[in-house]
Amino acid sequence: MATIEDVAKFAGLSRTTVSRVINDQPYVSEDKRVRVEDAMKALGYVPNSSARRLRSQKTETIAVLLPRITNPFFNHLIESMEMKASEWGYQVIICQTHNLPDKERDYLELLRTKQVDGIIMTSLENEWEVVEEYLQSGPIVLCNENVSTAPVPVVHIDQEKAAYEATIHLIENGATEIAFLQGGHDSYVFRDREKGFLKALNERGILPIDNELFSSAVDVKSGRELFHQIQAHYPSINGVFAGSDEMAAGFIYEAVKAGVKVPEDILVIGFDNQAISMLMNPSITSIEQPFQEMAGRCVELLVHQVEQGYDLKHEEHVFPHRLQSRVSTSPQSNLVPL
Amino acid sequence: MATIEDVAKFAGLSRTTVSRVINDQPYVSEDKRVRVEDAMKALGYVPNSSARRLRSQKTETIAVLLPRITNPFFNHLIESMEMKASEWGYQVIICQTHNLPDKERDYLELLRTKQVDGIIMTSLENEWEVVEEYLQSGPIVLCNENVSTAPVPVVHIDQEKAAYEATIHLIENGATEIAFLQGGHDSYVFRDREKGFLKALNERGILPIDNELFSSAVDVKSGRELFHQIQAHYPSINGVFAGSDEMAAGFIYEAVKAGVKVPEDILVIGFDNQAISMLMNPSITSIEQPFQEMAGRCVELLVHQVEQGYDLKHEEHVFPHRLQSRVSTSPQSNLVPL
DNA sequence: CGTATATATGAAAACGATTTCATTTTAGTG
DNA sequence: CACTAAAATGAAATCGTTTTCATATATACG
Repeated sequence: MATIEDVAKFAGLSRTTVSRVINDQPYVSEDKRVRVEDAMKALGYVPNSSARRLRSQKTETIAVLLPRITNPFFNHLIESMEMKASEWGYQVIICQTHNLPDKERDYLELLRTKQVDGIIMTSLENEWEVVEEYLQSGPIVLCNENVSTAPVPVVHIDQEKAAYEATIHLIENGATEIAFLQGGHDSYVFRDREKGFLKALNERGILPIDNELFSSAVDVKSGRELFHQIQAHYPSINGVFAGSDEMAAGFIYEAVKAGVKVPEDILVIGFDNQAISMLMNPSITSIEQPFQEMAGRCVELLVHQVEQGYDLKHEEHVFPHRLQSRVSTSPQSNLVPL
Repeated sequence: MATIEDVAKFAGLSRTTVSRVINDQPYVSEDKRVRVEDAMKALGYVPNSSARRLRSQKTETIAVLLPRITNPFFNHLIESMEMKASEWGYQVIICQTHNLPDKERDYLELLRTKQVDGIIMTSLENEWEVVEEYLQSGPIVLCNENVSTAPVPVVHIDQEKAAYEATIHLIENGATEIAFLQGGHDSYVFRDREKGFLKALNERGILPIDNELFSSAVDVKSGRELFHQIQAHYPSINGVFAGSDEMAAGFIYEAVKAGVKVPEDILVIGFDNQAISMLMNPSITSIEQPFQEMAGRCVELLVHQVEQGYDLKHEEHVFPHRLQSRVSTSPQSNLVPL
């Protein structure tokens, strides 16, 4: 593999001059520039990025932490993040924590060992205090999880308000007993949504149901399981607020199979407005988040901090959500009769 | 940030000894080892990975090229790849080509610039000859796309056989006129599946339909569009072989909306056996690929080549597929009546 | 006890770039 | 034409490790 030294020799010039050409720096005459370019071409030279990284103390790489990439919410986020990062000349390394605090810490170490310039966390498995240590090594941006005490930029929708609106929507369409199906019992997303959920119930004089049962709910499978648990333990429930469309889909799948009618017998609302919520039959009412914009903002914020430096201050970037009404919450609707 | 030099000074020893401790090498006495470890702890030392990379000429990083991470087929693959890579101490950087040859080349450059030790390609946008050049810089493993002339390991199912079986399945359940809905007109996957598709038609004496119409089909949206195109131009079609479950789902969604009955009026089969194929109503018959095993094998093969060296030879790793029968191809079935 | 062998240790080279600094050449000005 | 400023060039230091090689000490053996 040709090195910069080889190119210099071939062109009869110094490493310095070659480096200047590579980096488009001034103070190199036209004829030399051409000679260097010819030499590079002739030798098939390409700069070694490890050497560059070492000297310049930059990696042009960021890490994105998430639970699992197969979860549509996260893969939509990371899709846009990768695109935006690529625009800025950054690579993205994908870090699946599978909700394990240890794995999360392992990945945070990438920052200390200088394998990445910065980190975007779309979930949080450790106490914030643990994560905060790593800010000494590089910038971190929080996406989705709003830790109000974290001295970093935080990008999210107003989860409390969204959950409040979702719950009110269920109530106004006739739900009188509502289950709150949301994973990540100790996550900030959970707490914020729960707050909004309870606020709505309280406002409309509905008593909340003990939801210990539902605390690990996250995917299609748990949605299916929860349908049966609810049938068994809370047969009078007629409204379900699911924390994701997959969960809602799993729930509805079992309901249909069991002959329980959605929305006639139970109203269901999902979250994220993924493709599945439109495709399901009945289609699923859902809260839409502006993934693309949020992801883009995260990358912009992080890159800015990497390149311009950062100081430790909390900074909220709140994006608008939107409730997309569909069949699963429209008991009177005669749309798409099957 | 503390360097190895700082640790050495602090411990009153040489860089060499510290390095030996870090890398668990022999020939360092117990007392020195302890002194070094204490020093590292005291200074919060962590080795700089850029320096390591430069010296050892290894990055412990691989790149995975794919069209889009939001496509379930690819995010299932990459999920398992990341896990397996992580087990081996490798990072994964995600490279979305969005089907653009230029983007693919940009990402292949990662190999030349030594930003990654190797590459897994799950799709192919350039001619193989273009890609082959990069083998000089590091190993490449092909996943899914079977380029029979490529001197690299290739991991895939028998696409031709799978397509053949899918088509036969449609025919045996009553289809007499069948559309082949598959994206990536010039991909190897396309060609292999088309071969199997045509073989089945031919065997059963069915004339193929000119499929120019359907060549860019890949996601839910195109599935929806194709339903209407087929209704308009080939109203007599009563069987659809879709290249992915999303496409099948989009197709069925529009069919249901239009009052066309699946499977009674049209049989539909999908590919990949994703969650959606079970959740849809009617549920979708599909071909299952062993993602996890295939992904794991890809990473193993690549890591092996990275660490043990590689020679240029074609090597096929064919995995078994399985047809999962569901409602969308069972006209007589009274399962889950709605 | 002398000699061969294994264990411990460190100085210095190497990895391949970028950057600083000193020096030379060219251009500009009165 | 002399003198200063700007442009062009390269030698050498630097980034932070790992590795080679030389050397010193401890252990084993006949």
